[in-house]
Amino acid sequence: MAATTPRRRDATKTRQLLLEAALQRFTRDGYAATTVRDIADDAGVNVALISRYFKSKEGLFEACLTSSVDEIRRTTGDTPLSRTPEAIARQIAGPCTEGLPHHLVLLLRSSGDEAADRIRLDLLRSYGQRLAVAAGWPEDDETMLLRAQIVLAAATGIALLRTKSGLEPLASATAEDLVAPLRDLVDALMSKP
Amino acid sequence: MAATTPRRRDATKTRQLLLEAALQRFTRDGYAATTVRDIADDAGVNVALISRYFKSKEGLFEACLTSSVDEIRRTTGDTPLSRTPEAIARQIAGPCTEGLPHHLVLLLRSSGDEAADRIRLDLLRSYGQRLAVAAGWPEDDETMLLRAQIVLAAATGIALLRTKSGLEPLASATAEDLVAPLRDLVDALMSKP
DNA sequence: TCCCCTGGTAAACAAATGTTGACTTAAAAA
DNA sequence: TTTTTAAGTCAACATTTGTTTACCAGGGGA
Repeated sequence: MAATTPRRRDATKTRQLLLEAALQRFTRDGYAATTVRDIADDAGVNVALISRYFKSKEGLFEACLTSSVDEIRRTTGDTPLSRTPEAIARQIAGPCTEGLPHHLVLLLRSSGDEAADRIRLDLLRSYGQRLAVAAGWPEDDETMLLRAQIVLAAATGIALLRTKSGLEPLASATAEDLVAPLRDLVDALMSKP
Repeated sequence: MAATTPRRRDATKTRQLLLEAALQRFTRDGYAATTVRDIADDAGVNVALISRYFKSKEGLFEACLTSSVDEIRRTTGDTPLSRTPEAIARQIAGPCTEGLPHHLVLLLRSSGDEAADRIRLDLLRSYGQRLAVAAGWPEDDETMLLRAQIVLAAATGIALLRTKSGLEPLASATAEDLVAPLRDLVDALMSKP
């Protein structure tokens, strides 16, 4: 049989289960409102394993954050400006079939930990720069950087408002519904020359 | 002497102190991360008075929310679309001299309480409708309602990103810096015909 | 078969948190 | 002055929460 023998005792697997459960909880409820027992129960795993595999609750949160950041980096790698609205819309509305929550929202969750804050800030900064560059501006143009960051803020704001409050029609808008307004938004902010 | 005798023991005053301290904490750190002892210390008041004046921590949060909603309703009462960008910019950047945090951010804080959720949702919905109407659209136009809510989401997203992460240049942008991009944003989303 | 290493469990811990009730004291009313 | 009412304080409470420690058990290698 292949190397993927279905072992009942699999540290890697349980680690993954914990990570996914934590990602869901932290994104939906925030850091402080989430308890380690909640996460462990969701994962169907003993609480003590969190401390073992991730050192602490904060360690688990940090792992979630880097995982989410990696995911964002992977799915949004060098998108041209023309495709940015769709990319954002898909990011916000989710891959439709996926039950996982929006990675953007996790970026707004805070544990008070400094390491986590730096991870978050690094992604936001580089994301903003990438957006400005994709729009054809020099990356040290402060005005355009501000505009790019506003696009970013708008995206996260939409994602947050969607999940937190059942504000209709925004809450249940599909990616198709969102792409047209987002195109207008991105165009107006970024391609102004 | 007038009715405003400066009493040392003033229930109304202490209530107010608690409300302001709570507003600050809840907005900055969120509901779960804020303890009643933090609030009481900030206000220079005994902890037990929170339960006395507001019934519970959740009661205090609800009071904060309605207070903030009232403030938003007062300062943004029937603004024409042409002035909306400035109004938003000022709301986001704060009245400059004021130490109070952004009321918009509190709208994204959640205590899990249902009553609070309804208050929040009501404001967001009416705010969105008002925006659509101010732009000259019928208030039952779903497409424009969605666009108005995206404007709202963008505003809250900016406010949140400003306070949570020190993302520059967004974090320390002034109201003047923000008004031009916001004008482009609002124009692109709302006045499309 | 026996041993041992590692994944998993359970109970307990100290610290923190929201809330309550009895007590004290300032200041207005008599 | 005395009385009374309300504002404020103090200490304790029952839970909850993150973390640790000691213990159990399955399964691969000898």
